[in-house]
Amino acid sequence: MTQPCTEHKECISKAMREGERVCQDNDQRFTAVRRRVLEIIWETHKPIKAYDILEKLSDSAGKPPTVYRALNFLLGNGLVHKINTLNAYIGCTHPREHAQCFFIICKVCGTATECCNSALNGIIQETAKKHNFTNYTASLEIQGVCEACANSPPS
Amino acid sequence: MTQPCTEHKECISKAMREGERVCQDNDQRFTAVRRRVLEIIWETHKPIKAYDILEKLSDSAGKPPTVYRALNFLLGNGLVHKINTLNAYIGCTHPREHAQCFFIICKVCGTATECCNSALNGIIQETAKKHNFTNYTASLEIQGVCEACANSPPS
DNA sequence: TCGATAGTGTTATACTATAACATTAATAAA
DNA sequence: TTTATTAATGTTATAGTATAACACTATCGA
Repeated sequence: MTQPCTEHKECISKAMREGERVCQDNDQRFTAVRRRVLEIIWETHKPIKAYDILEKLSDSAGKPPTVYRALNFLLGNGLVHKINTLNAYIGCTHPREHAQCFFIICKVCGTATECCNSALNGIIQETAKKHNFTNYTASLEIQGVCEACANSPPS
Repeated sequence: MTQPCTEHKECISKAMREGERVCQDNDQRFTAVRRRVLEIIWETHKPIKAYDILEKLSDSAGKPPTVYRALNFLLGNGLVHKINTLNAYIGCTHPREHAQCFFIICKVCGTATECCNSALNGIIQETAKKHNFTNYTASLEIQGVCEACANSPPS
């Protein structure tokens, strides 16, 4: 369930097409920096840190604000999510479907996978309602050991 | 449900008693610094930032490591939780009951309330299982507007 | 073509957290 | 009771995360 996709190039190109599409829909500009940052984020399925993005970017240009601006743009348009427990960023596999995503993260290999599901959404909604909260967003991050890492011999 | 307790001193003294108890159980020392930091955290039901604790502490002593050490001690013993979306810390209302707590946080007044419930636990467990994850911990933070803030006239 | 707006470059700095080592306090053993 | 050992704290320095502020450039609409 959580192993890397077999044809990762597909992921990247799909993500870029989604980016294109979302920006069009939202009447936003998918500029070179934003595009490049999204590509870098999609190079793996592990959350990546802002300063690591910065490094990969700096063949050409790049200071922290450049990266953070791009990140905030991508976050704002749902193309990327922030993993708060790690201060890191990861691409969203289905922007345009919903605003919030939940993640399950292997603390051994670092891979993060979306684990959104309607049961979770339902309970969270119920919880918010019970507390009379409105206008909410939720951040759920589950950290554990994935099957592959659990099975791999201790090095 | 989320309004501040009427007799807040009760909260504080209860929390301190719990601290005492937990440290005893765990064979840990509830030192002056740790005690003071826990008190400061319990002054409100809003998450507090490490450097704000530091300020309140510094009538006497205090550099960042002092605070972070105390925080890590308290976190490790379940007396305090970290709110990752805010980089802030809050007291646990029921240490010894379970390791992980979920929070619902008003983004207007800043108050955070635990919203752990077994339905949530169940779904999260199920989600972890479905992804074949073991040995997991979960962080859930719901941010919204509490009833009081929703009803209070815009200033 | 011009003006307005959005995006980027650049410098500086704020905020969050820990490493490393010296010192002191508490506990246990001789 | 002294001493050895361990745990906790003090202290300095620095790493890691993020934004403010302002100058400059590119884009788009009038």
